[in-house]
Amino acid sequence: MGQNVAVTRPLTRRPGRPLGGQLDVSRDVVLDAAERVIARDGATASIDAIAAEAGVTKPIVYDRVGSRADLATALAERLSDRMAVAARAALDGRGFTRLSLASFIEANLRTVIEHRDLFLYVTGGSTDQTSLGRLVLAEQSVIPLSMALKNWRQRAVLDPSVSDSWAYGMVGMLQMASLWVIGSPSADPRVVADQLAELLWYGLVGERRTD
Amino acid sequence: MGQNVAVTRPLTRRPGRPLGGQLDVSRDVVLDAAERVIARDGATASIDAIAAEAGVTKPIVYDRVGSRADLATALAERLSDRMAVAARAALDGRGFTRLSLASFIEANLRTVIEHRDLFLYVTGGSTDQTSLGRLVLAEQSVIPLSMALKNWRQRAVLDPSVSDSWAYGMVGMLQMASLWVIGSPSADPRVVADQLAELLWYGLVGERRTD
DNA sequence: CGGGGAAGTTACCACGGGTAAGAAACTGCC
DNA sequence: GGCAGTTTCTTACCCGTGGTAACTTCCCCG
Repeated sequence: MGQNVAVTRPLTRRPGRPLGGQLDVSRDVVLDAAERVIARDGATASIDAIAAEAGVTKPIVYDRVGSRADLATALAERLSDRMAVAARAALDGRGFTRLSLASFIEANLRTVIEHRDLFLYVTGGSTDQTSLGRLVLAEQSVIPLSMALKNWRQRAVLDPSVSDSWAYGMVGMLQMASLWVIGSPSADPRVVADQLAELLWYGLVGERRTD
Repeated sequence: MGQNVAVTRPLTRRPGRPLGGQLDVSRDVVLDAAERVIARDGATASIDAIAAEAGVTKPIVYDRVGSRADLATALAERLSDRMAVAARAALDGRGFTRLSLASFIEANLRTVIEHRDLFLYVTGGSTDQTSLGRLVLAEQSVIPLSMALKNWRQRAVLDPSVSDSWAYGMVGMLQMASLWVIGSPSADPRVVADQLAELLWYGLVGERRTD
């Protein structure tokens, strides 16, 4: 086959639908490829590079995952899921103590360190006032955290109206601490986590003083 | 002058150095223009737009302020200066109390609200692993805050080694809270500030328990 | 057997950051 | 006074990136 083709374009690959039936590239395959590219090339990974890594062309990526912001959102979901898993493993049923708070924070820091560039990709960028990019990852953590806080404070007969502020605040604290730890290898996640726990603990449990 | 010019290009403006002597456009003029454009068009302001607003061309901007990252740094300095001024005005000599902490936080929130898009411009974007963009604004606040914390903890005979973690953490908390407040007009800065102060205060002043 | 829709690919557009090359005006020197 | 060299701008461009339109091929169903 082929010697009757007198063409400018070689046989390598002709446009249109490929011969081997439907392309079997699901959304998750693209997201996996995105993670690989980001881990390899850093947070500046382009959609083209991701498409190439997934073995597809750009419009496929747009069909499967949507715009770049949607991609970031999807990856943020994955990352925040991993953070939640790590945090649960660190807590592991123990009650809410100062130590378990430190473990929680440390698990978060270590997860971010492990997925350094993914974190930077997800939290960085966009400057897009409609989406307010950095809230993407944040809200995935904020919402459950806020609910947990609210439930717990209600049971402890403490004012639950603080839950939103505190959740946003704590997530921001964690994100900035992560960014710092990522950038300065001298910072030990265990120590940092313990220090942040020290800062938060007494306020969290509602220690009161007359001032 | 001009009728001997038989040219394709009209007289409007010829390339090269303009006739009116040296262009008097300092770095600060460009930065002012940048702020105006950002306030008018939002955080997606382009260098071209800034140049146009300043009445110059793009290379002038690059000559006066450097790359886009440098521009963001310069604007971050301005913003953090304003935050410092507002914070000082809010504190105004009173000692370090729970109430003054809340005032400090509220002043920060209000400054960010006032310079909403400038804040978004400065904190948003880049994804550039070399500069770690969001640390630009952060470190301008972190460094003095860390020093203040360290001095104060030393005088109070408390462990001063926490100052870096705490400074980064608190700045992150403030930034995320700002982002949240910016995006949801229902949140009252005064209330949010008070709640965050509540969260931080007891840890800051070194409440101790045996756990 | 043929037409329509599904599923891809190519090629393109717009735009933003950043820079190279060229043009006018000043400067100093002989 | 003329003329090279320098300064200081402008024009015009390059390149990468997000995003999309148009076209091509294949499959299925009547």
